[in-house]
Amino acid sequence: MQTGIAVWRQIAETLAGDIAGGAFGPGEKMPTEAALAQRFAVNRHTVRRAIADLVDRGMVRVEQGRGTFVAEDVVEYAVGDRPRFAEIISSQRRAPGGRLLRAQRLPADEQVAAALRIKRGTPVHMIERLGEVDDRPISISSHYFPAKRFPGLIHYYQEEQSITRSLARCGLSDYLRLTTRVRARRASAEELRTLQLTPNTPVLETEAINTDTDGKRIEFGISRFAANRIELIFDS
Amino acid sequence: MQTGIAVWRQIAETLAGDIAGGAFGPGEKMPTEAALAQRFAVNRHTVRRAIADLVDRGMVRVEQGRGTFVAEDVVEYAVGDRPRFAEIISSQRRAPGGRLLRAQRLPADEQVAAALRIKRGTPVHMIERLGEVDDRPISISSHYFPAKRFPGLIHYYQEEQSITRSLARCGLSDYLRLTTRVRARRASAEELRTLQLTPNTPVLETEAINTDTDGKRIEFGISRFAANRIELIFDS
DNA sequence: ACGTATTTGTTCGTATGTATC
DNA sequence: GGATACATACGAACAAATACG
Repeated sequence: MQTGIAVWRQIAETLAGDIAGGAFGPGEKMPTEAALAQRFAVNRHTVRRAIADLVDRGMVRVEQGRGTFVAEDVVEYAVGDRPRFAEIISSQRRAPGGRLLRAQRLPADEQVAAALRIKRGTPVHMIERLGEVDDRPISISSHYFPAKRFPGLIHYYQEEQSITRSLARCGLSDYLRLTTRVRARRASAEELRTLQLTPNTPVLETEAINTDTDGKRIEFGISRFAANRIELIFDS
Repeated sequence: MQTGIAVWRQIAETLAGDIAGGAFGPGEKMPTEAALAQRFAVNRHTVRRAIADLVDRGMVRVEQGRGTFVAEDVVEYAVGDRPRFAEIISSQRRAPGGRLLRAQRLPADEQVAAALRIKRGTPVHMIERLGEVDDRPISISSHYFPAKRFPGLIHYYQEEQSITRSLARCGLSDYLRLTTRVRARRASAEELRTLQLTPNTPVLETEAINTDTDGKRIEFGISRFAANRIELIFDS
């Protein structure tokens, strides 16, 4: 070579271009070091030097024994005063989306009843939603509302496809986050499928209680986020 | 039996007693259904009915193909205005503990520098600590402080074994949480060992920036919690 | 529970080109 | 030119983590 540019730099540039160009999607596995060494007809060390550069630039992540993976672009989910999925995502200049998974009226179980301060068995509306960001699934969230307070909520939701707007049609103009609990655990088989995760990816689970402006509890929600694509931010 | 109490209830009671009495520690594997069936001289179905009852009560967790496990008693970690491990744990009527893993002075890397709003390479004190609750490891936390502002911090820490008290001896009486980011990921091999986790357990990772009462950034901390033993609580 | 294959991590040694004094 | 230091590149072997049957 007489280019005056180190081979490993050229390789790093080529790979960076491949990633930027979408040849490897976020989170996808890159070819092995051996395969890349063959492709570029260089020693494995040279490929490793190029990959180290990409790691420094935060473009890929290397896991011993598993491989090299294109970095996920993580969504920074600002958990503020107001729990509003679409607003929070939009403020990151990303495209919020999603679809309804289930919606039904059912009696409150122990957990829901305790959170909403109602008696066990009291009817609640349950709305379960898949949340998407930039057309990729990111969360499954189950929301529970006392049925008596919000008649017709599910019907409204089917028209509006937005919890905020559905509550507005029930006469609730504003609601606030009271408390949020955060856990992490291994994803269940169903979560792996719905969130399109690779096995062993954890889920970040939040349990939130939200109130109206009078402090009355109006919603209990459980959300499960794909842990590799999200970061929750709590500011004081 | 002619006791008038269903056999499965008696078995459930016995097992619940065993667990409460500490015969099986939190997170430990219980005997297999087959073994329990033999021990109580009943059919496996009867044991399963008893276990189902314990699951309902939240005392155990069943994983298909792996076994039945005593539920971890999860620590409710209230992430409030003041980041103080011992205080937060004590307020749950649990015994906080821990030990120093590493302490050294080093130049700030990109991440630390950005968080503390200092130049890359500026000297910082790094204190890495293992956190324990009721004598069980629960967290690994790395704390970074600008060295110039807190001379002798590491020395004080070696005497005090408490960040709050060490900062006090540097003249800082109070400090506050500014922002906290929460992530979840698979635990590394080292984390598995240090936190005494079983493979594939996730870690809950928090990244916190803390300030003095004037709002000046004085600490950047990364904590990795054993996800199966902790729940973070953020109240508004 | 265990061995086997795969993949990345580490450490030797060797050689060459380039910049500096 | 010569001496030296440094970055680059190749080769081989083994260690460590992971995946899979």
